[in-house]
Amino acid sequence: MDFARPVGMRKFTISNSEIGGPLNLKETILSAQTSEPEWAMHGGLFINVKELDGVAVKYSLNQRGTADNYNIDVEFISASSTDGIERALREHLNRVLGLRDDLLSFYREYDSEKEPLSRTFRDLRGLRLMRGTNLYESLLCSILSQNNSAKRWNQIARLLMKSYGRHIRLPDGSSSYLFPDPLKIARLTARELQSKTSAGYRAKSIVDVSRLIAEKELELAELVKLDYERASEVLLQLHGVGPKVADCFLLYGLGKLEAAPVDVWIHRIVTKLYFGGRKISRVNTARFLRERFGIWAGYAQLYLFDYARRTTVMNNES
DNA sequence: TCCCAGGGAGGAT
DNA sequence: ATCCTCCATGGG
Repeated sequence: MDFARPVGMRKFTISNSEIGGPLNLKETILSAQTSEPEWAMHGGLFINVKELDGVAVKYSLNQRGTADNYNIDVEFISASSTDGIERALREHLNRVLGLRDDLLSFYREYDSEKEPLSRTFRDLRGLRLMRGTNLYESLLCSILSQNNSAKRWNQIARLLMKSYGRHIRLPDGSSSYLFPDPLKIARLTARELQSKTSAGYRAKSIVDVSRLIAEKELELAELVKLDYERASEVLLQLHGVGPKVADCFLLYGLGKLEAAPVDVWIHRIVTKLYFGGRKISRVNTARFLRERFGIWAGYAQLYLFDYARRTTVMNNES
């Protein structure tokens, strides 16, 4: 973190022996494929602030070694020091970074010359699927991403936090804003939210969904118990939530790994690699990915997305 | 000025 | 079922 080591800072290390397979922390975080705002990066360290078990925790991560033989240094500091924070943080990191996902089986299963997906494995080894830790935050960010750039939905999310989230101070002198509570957003009008965040026409969806949650007509935690199809049906009834946004929340928020959000990039690369450029709709692309890759559809999407963007950048530079 | 960004709603065919 | 247009906003 910043400068001198502040009082109360603690640290621990996670080694590859505790994790099922490779990890490329940098690629994982910079892929920015998740449903919560991007992490900060200072001096080569990834930094995030989250509320764990009701306590605000600021932590930094650094990976040493290779994608297969590595240690992750974790330093953290919390608003109030209680025992059990380290355990909560370890659990948090396992979820957020997908450390329990069996990547080696994924590679093994699709490691074939005939499988276009295998082309992505060499450069992206250790790339993992990030998950959110706050269902409400994940859903709202997914809605914000609609017809928007990653940079801008992140900006809107930060404005949302700054305008309506709880302000917290850390012992190292820094301060931060947590993601707001649905009850707080439910009281706003779409116009008020719009004026503070520039969310555009998505402001109405944000307020609507927040009201449903505040009135307990929608219980996000209940959706975890449903299977992909059932949870999807519920989500698609929400204003501002279509197939793509629903799949984002199903995957990154609810952790339904068979969900494969199809955006312009995925649509492009799947059409090219699997359909010879033949026209196929987005919903059919999503269905294709689910049927072909099953529980690895979300991962297939993650790898193809990154691969598509890399090759496009390369083409543009050449 | 136009086009696009991790699309979706509402309507017409 | 599939196709069309409009939708706020900001960056290129």
